[in-house]
Amino acid sequence: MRQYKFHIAEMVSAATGVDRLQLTGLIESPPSEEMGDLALPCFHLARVYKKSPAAIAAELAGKMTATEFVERVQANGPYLNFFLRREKIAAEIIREVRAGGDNYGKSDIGLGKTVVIDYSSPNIAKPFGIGHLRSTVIGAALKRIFLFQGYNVVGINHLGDWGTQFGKVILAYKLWGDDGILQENPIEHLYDLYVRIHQEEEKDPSLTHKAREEFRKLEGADSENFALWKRFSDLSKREFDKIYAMLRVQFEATAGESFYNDKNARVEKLLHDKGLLRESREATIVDLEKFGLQPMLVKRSDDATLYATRDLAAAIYRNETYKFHKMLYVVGVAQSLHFQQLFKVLELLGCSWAKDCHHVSFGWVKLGDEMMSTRKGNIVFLEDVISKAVKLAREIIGKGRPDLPDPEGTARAVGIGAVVFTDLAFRRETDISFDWDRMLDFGGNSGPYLQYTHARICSVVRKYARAVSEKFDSSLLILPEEYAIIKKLGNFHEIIDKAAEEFEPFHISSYLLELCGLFNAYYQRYKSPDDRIISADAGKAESRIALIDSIRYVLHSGLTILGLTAPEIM
RNA sequence: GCGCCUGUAGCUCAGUGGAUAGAGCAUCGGCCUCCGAAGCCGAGGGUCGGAGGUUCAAAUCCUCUCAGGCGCACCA
Repeated sequence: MRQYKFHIAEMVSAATGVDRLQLTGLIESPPSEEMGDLALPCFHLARVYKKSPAAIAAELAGKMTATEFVERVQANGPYLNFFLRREKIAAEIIREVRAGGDNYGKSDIGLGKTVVIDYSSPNIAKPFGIGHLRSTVIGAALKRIFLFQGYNVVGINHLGDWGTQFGKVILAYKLWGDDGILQENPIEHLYDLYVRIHQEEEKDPSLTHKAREEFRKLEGADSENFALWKRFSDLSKREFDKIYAMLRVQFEATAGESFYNDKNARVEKLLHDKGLLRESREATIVDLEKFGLQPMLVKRSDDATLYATRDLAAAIYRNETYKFHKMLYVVGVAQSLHFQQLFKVLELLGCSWAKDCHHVSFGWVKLGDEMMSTRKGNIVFLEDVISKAVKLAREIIGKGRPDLPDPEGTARAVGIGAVVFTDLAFRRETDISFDWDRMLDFGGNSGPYLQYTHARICSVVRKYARAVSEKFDSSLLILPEEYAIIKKLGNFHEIIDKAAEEFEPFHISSYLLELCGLFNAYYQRYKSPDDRIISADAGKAESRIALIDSIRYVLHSGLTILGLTAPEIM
C-alpha cells in the first residue's frame, strides 16, 4: 500500500505545496471501510493555513480529482478520505505478490551492509532453558528479517564459556563430581553441581573464595583445570547442537568468551593508554560517574578478567573483523546497565561505531511469580517443553488425517512451531509468564493456528486442481473480505520494515495472525456454490484462487522468517 | 538510596498523539449432507492504577503519586 500513500502525498502536495515526504508520513489507514482506504488527517495543515481542519479537508476534497488509482476523495470532518480503485489495486497487488513469490516483500536496502547479531549465547555446563530460547528465537528471527532486506548477516553465538562461574563448576566437580554420571548425563550432572555449590556457599562462604581461586588458576592455564573446562565445554556444545538442529538455527560464528582470552590484554592497554583505568576497592574500574552510570569493573582484585573486559574485546574484534553497519546484542533486560556501560566505554575509547551497537533487550520468562533462575534451580528445560508439545501435536494430527504422509515430521513441525511462536507472540520487552496451558494451546493466537491456515489454503488450491492462472480478472474480486485481504497483503513490505527498524519480530507475528483471521473469516462466510472460493463460476474461481494463493506465499514467507515451518498438510 | 521497566476486559497481551480502545483464553449462545471445525459468527465484560498538566485532540507526552518487578563492585 506504500506506493498508494506516495501517490496520494503527490496529489496533496501538488494542491497545497506542502512537502511530499512530510505528507506521506501523515497518511494513515482509517478505522473502518466506509471511511475509505487511506486518509489524511488535516490537523497539521490547519495549523499552516490557520483554518479549521474540517474546512481544509472540505476545500482539498473539492480540488482533488480522480486518478489512475484514486476513485474519489471525500472530506469527513477533519479527515480527507481516499477511496482507491479496487479493481486496479487488486490486480496490482496480486500480480506483485505472484511475480515475487517467496521473494515478495524482500528489498535491497541492506545491500553491501553487514549486521552482526549476538544471540542465543547459552552458558556451558548449564541446561538450555526457556530463557535462552527467547534470545535464540528472537535473534534468529531478526537475522532472517535483515537477510530479507538484503543485509549480510553474521550471527554469533557468544557462548558463556569463561568466567568465575567455571571456577564454581570446577570446584564442585572436584568436591562431588562423578565421572560416570558426567559421561552419561553431562548437562544434568553439571547442573546439579552448579545448584549444589550455590546452596553450599550460603552455609560456607569460604567456597566462594575457593571457586574464584579455581577460576584464577584456569585463567593461568593450570593444566588440570583447563582439561576439566575443555571437557565440560565439549559436552555442553554437543547438547546445544542438538537443540539448534531441532530449531533449525545456525550461526556464522561460534566464538564464546574464551575466544577472547588472548585479546583482553590489548583492551586493557587501550583503556590504560586513554587514561580510563582507575583502582577502586582493589579492583580495576572505569569510572563513569559523570555520565550517571555505575563504574564498569574491568578486572578483579586478583587480576582475573571479568565479562566486561571480554565484551569490550569482543566488540572491538567484531568491528575489525566484520566492519558492521549495526551490531545487535539479543540479551535479557537484566543486563541493560552492562550494555550502557559497555557502549559508553567504547565511546570513550574513541570508537565512533559505538553508536551502531544496540542492546536488543527482552523481558523475563517468569515461572509462576518468580523469575526463572539457573542458580535457584527453578527453570523449565527446553527439551521437556518441546517433547510435550510434539507429543500433543502427534495426538491431534493422528486423529484427523490418517493419510498424512509424514506424521512424525509434521508433529515435530507443529509442536516446535507452537513453542517458537510463543516467544514471538509478545513484544520483546514484555515479561512472559511461562504457562503450560498456553504453550500447548494450538488454537487462538498460536503458531499451529498459522500453520493450520496455511495447510488449509494449500488444501483448497490442491482441490482446485488447475494451474493458478496469471490472467485472472480482478474485477470479480468484489467481496469486502477479498478487498480487505488484498490491502493486507499490500502491507507486507511496511511490516517487514517496521520489524527491522524496531528489532521487533512481533510485528510480523501480529500481522500474520491478522492475515489468517481475514482469510478464515472469508473462507467460512461464503458457502454457496457461486460464492465459495472454488466457485461454480469459472472466472470467479480463477480470481479467488489467485488471491488465496497469494496469501499462501506471504504466509509461507512470514512463517519462515519467524522460524516456523509451514507444512502443506497437517 | 540511585537508575530503569511495568500497570489497558476475570486471565494473557495488542494499541505509544488523532475518527466508537482491540485480540486470544475463559464464560454463554449459534455454525460441519457444503473448498480442512487446530476454524467461523454472536453476546456479556474496560472511569486504559490514581491526580494534576500540555494540546484542537492523551491509554499514548510532562509532573507528582500509589502498586509491582529488575539492576546497581569483583556472576554473566
